[in-house]
Amino acid sequence: MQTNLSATDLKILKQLQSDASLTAAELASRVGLSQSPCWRRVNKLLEEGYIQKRVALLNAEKLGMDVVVFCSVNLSAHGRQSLEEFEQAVAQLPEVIECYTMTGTMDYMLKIVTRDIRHYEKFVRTFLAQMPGIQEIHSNIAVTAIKNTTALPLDTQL
Amino acid sequence: MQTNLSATDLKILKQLQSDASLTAAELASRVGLSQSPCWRRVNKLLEEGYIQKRVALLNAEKLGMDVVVFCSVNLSAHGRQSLEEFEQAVAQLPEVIECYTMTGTMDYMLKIVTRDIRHYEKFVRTFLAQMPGIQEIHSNIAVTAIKNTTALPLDTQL
DNA sequence: GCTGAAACCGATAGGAA
DNA sequence: TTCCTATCGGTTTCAGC
Repeated sequence: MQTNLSATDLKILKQLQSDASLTAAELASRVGLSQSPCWRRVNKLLEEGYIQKRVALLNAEKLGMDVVVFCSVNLSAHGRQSLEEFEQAVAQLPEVIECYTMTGTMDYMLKIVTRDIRHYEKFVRTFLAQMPGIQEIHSNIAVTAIKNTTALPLDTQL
Repeated sequence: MQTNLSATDLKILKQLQSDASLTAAELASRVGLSQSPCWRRVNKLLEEGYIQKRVALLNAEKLGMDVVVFCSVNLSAHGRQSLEEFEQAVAQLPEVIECYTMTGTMDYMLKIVTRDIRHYEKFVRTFLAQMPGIQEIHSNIAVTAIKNTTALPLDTQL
C-alpha cells in the first residue's frame, strides 16, 4: 500500500464501509476517539478521495431484480475504435452493473442484473448482441448469493 | 415486479442509491416533494427493507487494492456437507467480495479483491486451495474497470 | 395523502488545554 | 494533537389543510 493512513484512519474506513449512517459520536466511540478529531479525519478522508461516496444499498430481491449474470464477451475486431465504442455503449446500459477488461481469453467480463431470465434474454438480444464488433457472448447465470458485499478487505493479513 | 412502489418511491430509491448523503430537503426537492412526506417515505422504505443499508464506497486504487479476480470454483464431492462447509468458509474471507452458486459447469463464482497479483496468488494457495472439497479453481484477472456501480437498474425499460 | 412550522438533536467549527 | 462548548443546520414531529 503506497498510502499513508494511520491505524485509526483504517478503523474509520472499515466502519464507514460497513455502515455509513453512523453518527459522528457513535463512530468516534467505536474507533476510540472523541467527536471532533474523528469528524476531522472523516473529512480529510473525503477530501483526499479515500471515501468516494456514500450510497444506499437496495434489496435486489424485494425489488424483483434478482437475476445476476456474469457474462464474458469477445470482440471480433480488436482495433482501438471498436473497443472504445463497446466500452462507451456498455457503460450506458443500466443493467450492466460492472464491466472489466480481462487478461486471458475473454475480452470483457460483465456483471448484469435483470428482473428475470426472460428479461436477460431480451436484454442480450436487444442491446448486447447489437453492439459493435461483438463476436462471442457467454452467459454464466448465478443462482444464489452466498456473499455480496461492497467492503474492501482492509484487514487482510497477507 | 411484485412490489407496490409508487413512481415517487422509485425516484427516491434511485437518488439514494447514487448518493445517500443527500439531506432530506435536497432529496425532497429532487423528487418533487416537500420534506415531511419525503422523509416519511424514506423511513417506510427503510422499515420495509427496500433500503438495506447505507455504506461508504472507498477508492480501491488509492487504498492499493486494485486487483480484481473473477474466480470460478468446482467442488469434488457434491454432498450437502461439503457445499455448506465451503460456503461458510468462503463467507469469512474478507478478500472474497462476492460469491454465487451458479448454473452450468462451475459450482461457484467468486469475486476477489487483493492488493496485487502476488497477494492473490498467496491468497489462493493459503486459503482457497486449502478449503474442503475443492477440485478446480479458474482465475480470470481483471485489468481495467470500465464500469463499477452498486446501483440496480430501476429505470430499465424492458 | 401534503404543507408548514416548531422543537429537538446532532453536526460543525472555534477556542482552550 | 484532543477536548469542550456554542452555534448552526438538519431531522423529526405535529397541527392544519
